[in-house]
Amino acid sequence: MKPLAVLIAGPTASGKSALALALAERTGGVIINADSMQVYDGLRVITARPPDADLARAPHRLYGHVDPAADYSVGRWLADMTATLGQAKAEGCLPIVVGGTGLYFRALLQGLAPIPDIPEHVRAAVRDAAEGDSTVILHARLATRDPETAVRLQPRDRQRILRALEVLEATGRPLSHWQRDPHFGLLDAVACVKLVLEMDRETLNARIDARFDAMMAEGALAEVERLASRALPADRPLLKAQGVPALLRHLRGDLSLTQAVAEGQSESRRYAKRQVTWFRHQMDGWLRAAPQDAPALLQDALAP
RNA sequence: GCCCGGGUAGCUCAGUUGGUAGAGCAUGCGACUGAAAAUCGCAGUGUCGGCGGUUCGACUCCGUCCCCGGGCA
Repeated sequence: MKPLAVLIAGPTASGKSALALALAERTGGVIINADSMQVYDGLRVITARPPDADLARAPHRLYGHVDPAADYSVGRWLADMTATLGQAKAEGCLPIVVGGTGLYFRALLQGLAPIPDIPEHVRAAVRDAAEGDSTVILHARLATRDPETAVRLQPRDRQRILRALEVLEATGRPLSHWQRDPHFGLLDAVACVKLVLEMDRETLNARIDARFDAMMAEGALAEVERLASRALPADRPLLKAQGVPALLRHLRGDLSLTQAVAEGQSESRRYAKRQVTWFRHQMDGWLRAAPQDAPALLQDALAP
């Protein structure tokens, strides 16, 4: 039977986009982004968003459709995804979901706990209340109200602890309870062709370094400078994309360009490691292939 | 050639009167439910430049040689 969709994951710089593009051309499919940074407009080069030449060769969805000032999240992405998959189905196009954000793929296949959006005033209130308190204190506070979640969180993981406190505050119900509620993904995993691109670390690291150099040559610094001129709040996700913090420091004069590039490269290498860890342990049942073997593997999987 | 300063983890270095070593960074491993390119946890590794000597015991003291940096000739 015809697959519902093709899912392509892989660490940064592993060649996902090229593979997806070739497949889309061959099948008349639509490429859909599953990368948490490529959804943003503003830093096309340094987030490795496909260039216009690629966009002309196949339809692309959910790339650069979010303003960098906006609040985006897995939840928003899943909502965008619902519409996008519906549209692809209506058009009879094979959805080719490609990206490096493991959490997005998990949400796509397994769904998300049905937690309502946390109102902005609640988030602000929780943050204000936490201001000045050490993360360990916040963790202890969470432990008295939602012990189950507290046990699962590291006492210094401020981001997740604040999230748990927000959910509690906004809904009056512990995060752990919400997460136990039944929820379902958008796609049936067994009806999808799922592939993780793999290669040895040494090769991947070399590709990461080379790609960062190429990005610099394509004007990464200028686009970062342009974004910086918008003076966005420091907590905006796009400002934390690989290489951006280092280039911002260079623009402020705190770092030489050479150092900034080296730092961007090593940030990217560390990130790739985290991705590989996720793919290794959180993606059971996915096919694995080196980039050069992937096209043939996909061909087999699609034409049984 | 002489005089200083230095040679300790992959890198930069610390090492309190002698008891076989440590911090940051880098690296490796891992966690992951609305910021996820985020956030967080765990772990190393060393012929302490070589060779001798003193000592129960030397990264530490002595001798000597090698290497690097600076100065003087």
